[in-house]
Amino acid sequence: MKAFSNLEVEKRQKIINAAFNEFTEKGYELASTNQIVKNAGIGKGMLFYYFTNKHELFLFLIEYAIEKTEKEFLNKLSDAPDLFERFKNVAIQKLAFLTQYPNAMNFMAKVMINDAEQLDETIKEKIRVLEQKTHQRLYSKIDTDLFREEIDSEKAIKIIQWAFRGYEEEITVRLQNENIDVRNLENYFAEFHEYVGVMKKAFYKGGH
Amino acid sequence: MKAFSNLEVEKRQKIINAAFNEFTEKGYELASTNQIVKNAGIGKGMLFYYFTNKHELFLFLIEYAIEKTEKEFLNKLSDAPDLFERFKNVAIQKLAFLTQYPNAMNFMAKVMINDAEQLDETIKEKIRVLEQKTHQRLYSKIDTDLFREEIDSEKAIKIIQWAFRGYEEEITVRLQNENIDVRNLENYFAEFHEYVGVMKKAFYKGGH
DNA sequence: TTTGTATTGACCAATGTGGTCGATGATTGA
DNA sequence: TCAATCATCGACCACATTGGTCAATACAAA
Repeated sequence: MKAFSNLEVEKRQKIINAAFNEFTEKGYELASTNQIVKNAGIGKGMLFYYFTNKHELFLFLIEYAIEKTEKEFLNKLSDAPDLFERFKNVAIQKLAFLTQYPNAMNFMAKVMINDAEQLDETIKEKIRVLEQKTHQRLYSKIDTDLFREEIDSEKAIKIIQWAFRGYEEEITVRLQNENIDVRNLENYFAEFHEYVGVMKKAFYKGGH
Repeated sequence: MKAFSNLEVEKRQKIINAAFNEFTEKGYELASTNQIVKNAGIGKGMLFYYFTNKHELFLFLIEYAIEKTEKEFLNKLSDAPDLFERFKNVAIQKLAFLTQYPNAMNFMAKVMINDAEQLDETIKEKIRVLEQKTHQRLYSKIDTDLFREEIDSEKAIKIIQWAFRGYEEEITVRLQNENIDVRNLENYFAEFHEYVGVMKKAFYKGGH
């Protein structure tokens, strides 16, 4: 345990990433420690020198993902009252987080859907707290006066949220097919703003 | 092969469903024929009596899913020019299809994402054709005059599509948590229409 | 040189894999 | 009624993979 935290950051990160990938792809039961050490480029013995067994590795990854998500993503979110400003900020922070901690978010998502039974109550509680904090950061103190009067702002917010998620997924697919070209990211942001513009016209006052 | 198609429908369906589930959950490589026969309630030998091996079973499932999707879902879709009428119809047809062929759609989705390398070119071509037909049924001859002039209708359509998908996923989650109560489906449809109402006000003319 | 830590991969028993096959019911046709 | 065919099972096979161990090192510090 001490040994692992004293590793050079690069090596540490390579192991964490290999583990993230394996657990995310196959789930807890089917994830293979052999695959993890192979992809991490370390000998089999080392994994069990750092972590006493598969389960402890798994728990470490969860704690790690929770902590990073909170400190490096959640706490950096904007609290602008304009819903779209807030969501635009979310997109930016998410991109930054994903480049620094790839797979951490996917891992968390997969865990919560499929491997909940592996978690004891204290970790489940941490996850619940994180979810609640996220929800609060995202949706509290939104300025609903910006919405057109005849529109149910609560439902509108849901719709907008779904649209953002849909766009995000579409971008993810595109980036997997084409090879990620950093120069193109500008195009994506331009397109992104166009979609935001359409939604503002649709839901906000003054687009009449 | 002949043997399998001559089975009583109920038994046939139980096997198909067990196989759908296993392949959807674990992907082609990790899917276990032992699990399939256990969940299907048949002896190990029978699976290889019906299908010569795992791969042929897999191919059969794909052909089956493609055929059913086309005949029992795609061909029944409405071609109303009003986007919302069309999408409301999609929701209804999808629900009907899912109750009759659970997991067929999930299976197809999983296959296309993860197991594309298992497919030969003729099947890939069939899938491409199905995708293209689906796209055409969903989006051709939409009446864009219904949209407010100042709104980019093409982008609006995308947004609406994402919103429908988001709502669908939310309902799916809710139905998994609560136990499915058929009486509640009416409530869901009422809620569904409210969301449609909000979007109509937002994107269509005459919501001034 | 000695001591202690990092590192490896061959090795282990256990489990699971896709697939086979001989035995046994069940159904049919003559 | 008897034989032949079909349907069904699960024990069994060789093989691959599993999570985890450990004796053997290499290396660093003292």
